Amino acid sequence: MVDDRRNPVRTLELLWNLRAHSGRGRRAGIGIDQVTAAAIEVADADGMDGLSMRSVADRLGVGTMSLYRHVSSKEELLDLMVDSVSAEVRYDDAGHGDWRSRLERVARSNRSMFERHPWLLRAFPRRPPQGPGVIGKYDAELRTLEGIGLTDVEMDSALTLVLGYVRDATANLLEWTTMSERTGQSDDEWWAELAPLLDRVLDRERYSLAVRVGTSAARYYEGLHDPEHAFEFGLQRVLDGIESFVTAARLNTVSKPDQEGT
Amino acid sequence: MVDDRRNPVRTLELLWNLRAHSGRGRRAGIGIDQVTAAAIEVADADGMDGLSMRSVADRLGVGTMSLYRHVSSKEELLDLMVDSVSAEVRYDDAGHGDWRSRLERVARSNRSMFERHPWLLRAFPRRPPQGPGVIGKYDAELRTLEGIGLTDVEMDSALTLVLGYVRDATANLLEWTTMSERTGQSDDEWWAELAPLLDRVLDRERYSLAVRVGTSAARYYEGLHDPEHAFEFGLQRVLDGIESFVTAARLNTVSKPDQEGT
DNA sequence: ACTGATTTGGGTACGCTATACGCAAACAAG
DNA sequence: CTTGTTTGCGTATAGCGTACCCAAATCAGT
Repeated sequence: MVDDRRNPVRTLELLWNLRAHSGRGRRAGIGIDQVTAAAIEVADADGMDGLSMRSVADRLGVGTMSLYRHVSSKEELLDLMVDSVSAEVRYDDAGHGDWRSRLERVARSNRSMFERHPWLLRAFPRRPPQGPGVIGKYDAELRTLEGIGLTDVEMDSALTLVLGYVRDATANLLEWTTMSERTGQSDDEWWAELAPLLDRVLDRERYSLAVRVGTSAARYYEGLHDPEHAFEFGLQRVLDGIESFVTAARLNTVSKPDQEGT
Repeated sequence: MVDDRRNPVRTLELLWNLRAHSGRGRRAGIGIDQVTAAAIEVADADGMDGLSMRSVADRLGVGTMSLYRHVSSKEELLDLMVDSVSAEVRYDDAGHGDWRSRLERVARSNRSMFERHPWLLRAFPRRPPQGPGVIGKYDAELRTLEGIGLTDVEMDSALTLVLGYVRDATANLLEWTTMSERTGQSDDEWWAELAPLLDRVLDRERYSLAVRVGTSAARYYEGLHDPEHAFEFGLQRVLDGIESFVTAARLNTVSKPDQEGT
């Protein structure tokens, strides 16, 4: 094996199962899939902070450095993890309904992916790993937007917009609900602790709007206990924005029969 | 000084300059503002990865542990940094133009903040620090949406939506343009290296849409050299979505004179 | 069956991180 | 001048990713 650590091509070969055992030499006791799976289990259970090469190796019952026989770096392992969970999403009912409800399903599916694997929110893939999982997910999600009058680039932009929104909104959501158990104190307790001090120091004239809206929003979320509603609000706004663009695009291309073949 | 490390109230007192020197004892050689400023300088120069307690201390010419006399943890330092850069934004022309162009200005202002301080994208404020900078920014940005017929909660949601979009889109943008210099190879070179392998392994039937749109988008971005356009597209979609909601909200409240006082 | 090449497992070690602890220096008040 | 208080900071610890190296295991060729 040539020295190809930190090589994106190497990662790509890993992603597509192109690294066949030469036949010679000691047989590997564990496979790369087990390494990836173990890493995902650890990250699911203990979060991104709990994910270390040591913790993954421990879970597999092997030595830490053994992992580096299968993976050239932690960064590469993260790529494999991302591609692996990306392969989880399925859109079996791809063709049903109008494009908007399909796209909405894509959004919810992504949200549930983030909820199942919160560490994904902190896994900054500098460039997304171009593996079967990621590409397959991209392909499936693009079908949602196919044939509704958008150009290829517009389809990509619209999808990016929705996925970006879901990522951000889910991060807010999880942070909101998870923070409680992580720090041991609920959101209410946190505010209750800070409120008197803020009250003393905050210039209510200067920050009038922030105070009014902030308390309004806090009361709302807490009262109705429905952060769900914030997610829905944003999602519907994003979809509305895309919808108005789709409508406009259709009007502008009445002469041309179709922008892109199905 | 009582043992109040990891205490959110302590952080709040720091943010609002409520920690006066008692008068007694040795005078501090450096102040907390210098620590925060130095940390921001380091992060601006070397990114989030280059930011360590050592590097900050080195820049100040003090011992590493001296920092802990002013800051109880790195996490707290990050809070101070976030609040500090949040105080940078100014909306002197708050009242000018219609709400949409004002909100657009808010978006661009936030983008430039992220561009000036890319590490902000990786500074995960679990709960945003409630300092003068953050609250002042929140207040100023809310004024953009004041008096256009939205409830308080809706104003908060709309602003969150826009800021979330800008955050995500700017992250994509910076990743795209910065990645080149970080890894030493441009985006083109990266693709050129992966393309032959992907070509060999990719089932062009199964992933037809991903391949077509992916290359389309790549060619577009590279060709027009305009990731700018992607940012604009998403931003206009988000604003469209909010606009249609605002219009609908106005129609629903024709009977009531005004939702909230200016 | 034996030899040599090849590959994996994993121990040890290095440089990095945040930070707990404790002591000495510097200063104010009595 | 003493006493109390605060700061600066050296030392130490536990954890991290991973470079390096050698032994164990397994193959192909004889």
